[in-house]
Amino acid sequence: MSTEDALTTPRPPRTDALRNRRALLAAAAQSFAEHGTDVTIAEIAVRAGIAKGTVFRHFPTKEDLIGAIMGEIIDDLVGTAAGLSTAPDPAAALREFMTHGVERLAGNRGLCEVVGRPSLQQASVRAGIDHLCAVVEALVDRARRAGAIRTEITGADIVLLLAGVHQTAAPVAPAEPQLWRRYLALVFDGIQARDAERLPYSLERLDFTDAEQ
Amino acid sequence: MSTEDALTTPRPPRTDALRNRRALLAAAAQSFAEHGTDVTIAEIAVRAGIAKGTVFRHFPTKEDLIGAIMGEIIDDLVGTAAGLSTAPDPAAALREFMTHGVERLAGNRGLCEVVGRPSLQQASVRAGIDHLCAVVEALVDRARRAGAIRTEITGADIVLLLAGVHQTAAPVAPAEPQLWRRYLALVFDGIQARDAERLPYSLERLDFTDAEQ
DNA sequence: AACCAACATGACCAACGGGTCATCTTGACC
DNA sequence: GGTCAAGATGACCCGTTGGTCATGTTGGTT
Repeated sequence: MSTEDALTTPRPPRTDALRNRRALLAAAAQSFAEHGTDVTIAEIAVRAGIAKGTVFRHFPTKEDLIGAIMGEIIDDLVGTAAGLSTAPDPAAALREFMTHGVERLAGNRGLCEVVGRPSLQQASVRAGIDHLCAVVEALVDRARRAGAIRTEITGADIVLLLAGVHQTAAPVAPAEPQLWRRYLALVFDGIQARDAERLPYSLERLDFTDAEQ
Repeated sequence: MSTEDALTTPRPPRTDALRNRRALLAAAAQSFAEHGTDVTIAEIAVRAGIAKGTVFRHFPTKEDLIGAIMGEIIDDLVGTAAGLSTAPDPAAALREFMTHGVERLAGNRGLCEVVGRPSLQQASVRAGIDHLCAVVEALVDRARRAGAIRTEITGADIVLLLAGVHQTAAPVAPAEPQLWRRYLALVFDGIQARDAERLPYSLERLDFTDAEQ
């Protein structure tokens, strides 16, 4: 290895470090999904079979760990939306995306908490959501052009409604785990409503600026 | 005062105790509304101008304090619903109730947290919500009979949608404080949808049983 | 005005949880 | 198999917070 290389490309991580990192990510993802972002770092470490200190070696703060995991999940959603953007039936595609999205939210407490938080400081999550809005905007645009949905609906609306539909049913989710489908159907009827009057207010871009404190 | 009385009716609270209690309730209500239920007891005590220990004299645990305040707010909502149950236009009455309800949620962070929590252990809140569902059921029934809304909507649906509509817009509330009106309009269009197919699943009674742990 | 139960007070406690660091271990390269 | 930097470890630190309690204070009653 030349001196040049030593300066430019840092030595690749050791195999045990890589194994630990993977175990950590898997454990954290599962923990956040099941119990939300309030799970203890200590708990995650136990689940991953590593020590607490090792967690902080891989991610300087808990926020960073949350950001890494949630960012990836959101990117996944972006992929789903992108895949549906060329489907034959635009309205069905939009609905399928929403179904997929709410399903995802319903199975991941941590994701809801992160998305629902007014001020999310994690850059990866912020960027992911921006990206998501853009891709969904394309989905919406096709459906709108096909005359399948009211014209004033935006991508940002859809993204917000994803979390909204899930949270509507969330309080009774333990007893009625599928109830969100009911409210998704209701909302989708609202989205399609053709003879209704124009919706008040509007939302072009998601702005998570937090005013408090 | 006879021995009889001393045994049956306990001496009424002292005037300073009553004053402190009122100050405490006012401070707690404001604090919970502004910052959610995570505010410190110490903070509330300062705001009320009393010592921390005094808070625990009036309410044995923080949960009890939260329950007392949220219970009252929910009872207020019940009153509003009851008052609207004889209004001339049933559909308008239902919509007005929902507007009022979401408005209330939007102005009270703590209320959202309590209502949105799957397992709420506070008896006063549980009872209040049950009561609310019943009264709203009457509102819904009138609208249904007037042919103004789809037949499968229940009171429990409306109560869940109250929180749901608010939470949909909550992430951007600092930037767009009125956006919930947009989603309320959307949802209400869905509720009215006459030519749509029947909604999947259903909800007769709210069951907050928590399955976890 | 004297008495006392009700009440107020704030120092104190214990549990918790994110984050640190001195010390030990180990994988990679020679 | 020897060397060493990258990595792992867990005891420890510290701020936070719900809750307690011994002690001091006060409103009502006689």
